[in-house]
Amino acid sequence: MQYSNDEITRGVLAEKSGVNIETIRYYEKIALMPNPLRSDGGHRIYNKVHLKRLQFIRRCRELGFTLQDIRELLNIVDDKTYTCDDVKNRTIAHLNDIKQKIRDLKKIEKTLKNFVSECDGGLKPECPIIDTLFA
Amino acid sequence: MQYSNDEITRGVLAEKSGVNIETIRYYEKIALMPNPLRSDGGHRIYNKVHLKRLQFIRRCRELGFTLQDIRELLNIVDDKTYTCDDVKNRTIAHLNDIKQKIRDLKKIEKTLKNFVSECDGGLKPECPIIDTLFA
DNA sequence: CTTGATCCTGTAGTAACTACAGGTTTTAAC
DNA sequence: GTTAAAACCTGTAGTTACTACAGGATCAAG
Repeated sequence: MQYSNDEITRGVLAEKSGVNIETIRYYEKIALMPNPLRSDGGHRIYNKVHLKRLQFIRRCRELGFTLQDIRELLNIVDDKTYTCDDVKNRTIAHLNDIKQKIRDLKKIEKTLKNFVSECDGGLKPECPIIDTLFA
Repeated sequence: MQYSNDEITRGVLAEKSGVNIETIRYYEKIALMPNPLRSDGGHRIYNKVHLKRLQFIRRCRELGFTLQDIRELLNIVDDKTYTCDDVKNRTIAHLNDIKQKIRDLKKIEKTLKNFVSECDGGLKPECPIIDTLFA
C-alpha cells in the first residue's frame, strides 16, 4: 500500500499540523475529527482537508477556546449555518473570559509581589509569607 | 457522642474554611491533611489546627499554587526546616509563572480583539475569523 | 424511639490530553 | 524475497484538582 500525493499518515499529519500524534487519535475518538479512510492494513489515511481542520483546532486551542467551543464552531461551519454575527459574539464572549482571567492573575501578581517585598530572605524558620497564610 | 468546644465535624470544617466538604476528604486521601481522630461511630473529628491548615491550603490555591507546591511548603513548615529565603524563592518562582501566564493571555487578548474588529457582524455564512483560522 | 440531617465508603466523572504495552503493517535495504 | 526497523494499530491508564453520587451508618433533636 502506498500513500499517493495528497494522502498522508497520522505521523505526517502530526508533524504538519503541530498536533501530537496521540492527540489526533483523541480528537477522532471524541468526534472532533472525522473517521479517516484506512489502508488495507488498517492504517489511517489523511488528506489536506484533515490537515486544515486540525490546524483550525490547534489555532483555536492556542487562543484558549475549549474543545466544546471548537466543537460548536466546527458544527456551524460544517453545517454552513454560521454567520459572522454569531462567530463574532462567540469570540467576544471568549475575549471577556480572557480579560477576566487576566484581571484575576493580576490580582494574584499584586499579592505575590507584596509578599516578596515583605521577606528579608533570612535563613531562620520565620517568614511573613507563611505567617500571613497561616493566620 | 458529642463534639466538645474545639471539636468540629467535617461539615463545619467545610463551612469555616470555605473548602468543599468532599475536597477535605480528597486532601486527606492525598495526605495534604492528616488523618483526623474519629468518633466511636467513625465520624471525623477536626480541631482548630486542622482549620488553620486547611485555610492555608485554600489561600495558597487562591494564589495559584499547585497542590505539589503546597505539599512542599507544608512539609518544610511541618519539619520546621523552612527559611524565609526558601519561601521567598518559591514565591518568586511562582510569581514568574503568573507573569508568564499574564503575558500569554495578553497576547491572546490582542489577537481576539483584532479578530473582533475585523468582523462586520453580518448574517451571511462568511467571517474573517473563520477564514483566518481555516487558512 | 423515631426521623431527618449529616456522615461514612468507594467509585466515577470532569478537561484535555499524553504515554504505554503488546502486537501488526509498512517501507527500505540487501 | 527476506529481514529489520520504523511507524502504525488497539485499548487502557495516568495526569491535575477536584466534585458528585449511591447505598448505607451514625448522630442530634424531639
